[in-house]
Amino acid sequence: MSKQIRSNTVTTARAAVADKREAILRAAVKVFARKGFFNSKVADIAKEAGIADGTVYLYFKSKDEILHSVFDRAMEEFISEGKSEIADISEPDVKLQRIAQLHLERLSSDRDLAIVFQVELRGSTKFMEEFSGGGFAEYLDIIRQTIAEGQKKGIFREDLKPIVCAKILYGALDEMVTNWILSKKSYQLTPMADEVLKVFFNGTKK
Amino acid sequence: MSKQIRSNTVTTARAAVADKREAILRAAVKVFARKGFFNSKVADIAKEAGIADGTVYLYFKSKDEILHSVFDRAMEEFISEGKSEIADISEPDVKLQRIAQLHLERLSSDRDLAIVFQVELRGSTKFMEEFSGGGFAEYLDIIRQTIAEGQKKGIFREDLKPIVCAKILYGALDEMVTNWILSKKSYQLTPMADEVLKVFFNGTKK
Amino acid sequence: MSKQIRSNTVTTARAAVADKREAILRAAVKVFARKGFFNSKVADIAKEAGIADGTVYLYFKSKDEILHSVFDRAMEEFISEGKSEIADISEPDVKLQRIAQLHLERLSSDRDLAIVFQVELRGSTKFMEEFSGGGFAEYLDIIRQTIAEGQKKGIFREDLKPIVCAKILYGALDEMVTNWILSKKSYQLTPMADEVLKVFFNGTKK
Amino acid sequence: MSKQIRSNTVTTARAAVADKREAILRAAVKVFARKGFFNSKVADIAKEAGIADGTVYLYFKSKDEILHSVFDRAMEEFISEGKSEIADISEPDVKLQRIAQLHLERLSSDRDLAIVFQVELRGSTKFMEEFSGGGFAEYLDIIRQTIAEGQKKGIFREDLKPIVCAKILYGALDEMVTNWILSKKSYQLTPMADEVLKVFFNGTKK
DNA sequence: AATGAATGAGCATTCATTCAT
DNA sequence: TATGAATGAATGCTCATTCAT
Repeated sequence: MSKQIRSNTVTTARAAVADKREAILRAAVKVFARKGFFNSKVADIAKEAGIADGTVYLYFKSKDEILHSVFDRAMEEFISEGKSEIADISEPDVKLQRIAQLHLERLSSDRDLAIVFQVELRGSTKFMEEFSGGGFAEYLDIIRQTIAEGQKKGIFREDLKPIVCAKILYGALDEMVTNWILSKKSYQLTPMADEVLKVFFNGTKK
Repeated sequence: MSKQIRSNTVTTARAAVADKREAILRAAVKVFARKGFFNSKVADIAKEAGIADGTVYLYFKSKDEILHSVFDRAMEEFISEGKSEIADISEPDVKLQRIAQLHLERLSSDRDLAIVFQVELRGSTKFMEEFSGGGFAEYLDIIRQTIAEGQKKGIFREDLKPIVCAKILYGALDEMVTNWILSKKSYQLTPMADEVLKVFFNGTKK
Repeated sequence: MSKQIRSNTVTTARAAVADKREAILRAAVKVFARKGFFNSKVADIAKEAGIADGTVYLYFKSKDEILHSVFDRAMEEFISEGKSEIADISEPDVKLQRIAQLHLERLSSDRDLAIVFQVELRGSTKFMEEFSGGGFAEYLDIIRQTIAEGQKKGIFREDLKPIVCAKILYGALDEMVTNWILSKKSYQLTPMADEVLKVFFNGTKK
Repeated sequence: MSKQIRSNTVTTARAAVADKREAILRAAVKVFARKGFFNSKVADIAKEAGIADGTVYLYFKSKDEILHSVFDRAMEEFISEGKSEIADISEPDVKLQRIAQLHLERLSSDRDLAIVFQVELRGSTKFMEEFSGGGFAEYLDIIRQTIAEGQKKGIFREDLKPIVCAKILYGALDEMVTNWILSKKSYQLTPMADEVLKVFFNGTKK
């Protein structure tokens, strides 16, 4: 077997592995959203993914690891997309606007993922701590940095602590998502970003 | 037995029952905070309360009912205290300030309860929905009404939707609490109320 | 206190004790009949008897003992009534007829007791063995003796073993009772005695 | 994989499943016979069958279902064997004789099963009702039909109700089995069939 | 004697995980 | 890799029995 062929084979195999991982994660999001993490059985996820129970353990160490991976994968995508989207924007306030919009767009485009993020991921202090120390801290920091940047540029009031402002913005957006998920009425989530920013900017800009 | 004596006896008995219920609830908050609802055993709660496992079921129908009762009791107190505190305040903005301060004061004064509220109570869509339809909706509505009142009095901008502002304020405060709980550093939570309000009022007042 | 008075008091007290025992046994029969022995709670019996749970244990050692007492009391009555009824009858076949009639009369006059006898008392080998060694053996023996007596008198065929005939008669009657209890149709049980005897006598008489 | 091989594999798999079900049922009969249904733990059955506790639930929904299955399987065999045995017999009285013999033969050949049938299956009205509506009714009906057939052929007296005669015969046989089980003496059960029939035929034939 | 709150042993059932095929 | 049967630890809840009042 030539190196080339082997390489292709390996590549294909890797892709196949990645695909099945993805399939399991997608299935897990669906199941967790519907039943909650603790009430979801590994067997449910396997069935949803169309594989055998045992196969799940070829890709994940444990049920817990699946939840972690759901979070990691989504957060990674979330952050990298966010970063690339704001990379070309020079104005800090426009950056924040983009971040806020993306936040709501993304979660409203995948309701199951939103449910897992807003509800299931918060069901244990243990996870919350890991969550908080992981991607979430990075996400909050991007907001903080952008606000600090805006202060330097003279856009935002200097008497406000960037980290507090970041938490306020994040908290407000987070609450919009949670309310949207739990609401019995169906409405567009994304426009809420500008509603939040209207207040936030008014409260933080010079 | 005279009426007086019987009456006292009954009163005492009722107090004893209430006491044991309280003891179980307190124990449950402690245990839930430490291990999370799903990882807490009824036996843990019983041991913490210093009673036998079976005794728990003389006061509560199920483990689930304990969580519900924790929430109900706390929320009731929370709301009634809040209402009585703002009853004598005439200025809507001062009312909001008092609400915000109370929110953080109360939760920071009982860290375990705060953990249960911020983390455990959110671990299931089912509970979140009940939670959302229960005391929480009432709480959010008090904030909303106060803002609407402020708009009528010409204190707050009229182009903002009271419900959105209420969610922003609540979301921001909620995030402060969550961060405080998960933070490894020890700091005072209550002062964050004014930090949040500094931005919130600036962003919403005329 | 004079001896006479004390004696009366004691007698009254004894009667009261007996009354409460009776009340508990009656309650137990009702409850066992409705739910089955294993599914009946001591608390159910106490409630039915209108007393506190703990009081049951002042009269009976255990739930098991209640079942035993139900059987003992009923069997005792059953047998002593039977004996007295046949005492004045001289013809063995008429005696058997009276026994068979009494058997069905008595059980059909107290459906709950019949259910306990036909169903609940048979739910454990342990009990069955005790049952079998107790009053039941005596009952079967009365039938056997009567048949043997009939053989001596030349009424019954001598090639049949009395004990086998006794079991046949008892088994047939027992089956009538069981069918009657389980039947959804309502019919008179007592007349079945003669139907059974019609065959039995024809099969056993000379 | 060829169809043949697949077919064999499937067949083998099915056989394996059936085998384990059988093993559990056999174990259950043993355990129920020894301890009684309510005093038997699922763990006892599992241990007796040489499998893990959880495995029981791969084959049966509940402990209750095991008891039902014991009955269903035995009754089915019982009836089908009975039917096939009497199919070639033309004389109704010989048919009844064969039925009676089979009844006792079968139960005396598996003492544990006999105990479960005579004792455990009767321990609850609920079960008795299902039992009575199920295979048992069918069994009794076969006897009834055979007697009716015998009346038409002029073998049996026409003034007797077939259903009553059927109950008498069944009740008598049933009593023989119960006595045999509870007896401390060891004796042959099967010969009792003819003893019963001697009386029964004498009492019912013209 | 009577009460009924408290006890705690006991058990059916579930389900994450393993492993022989 | 994939399977899915088997495992067995884990736990919410029940209820017979006790005992302080």
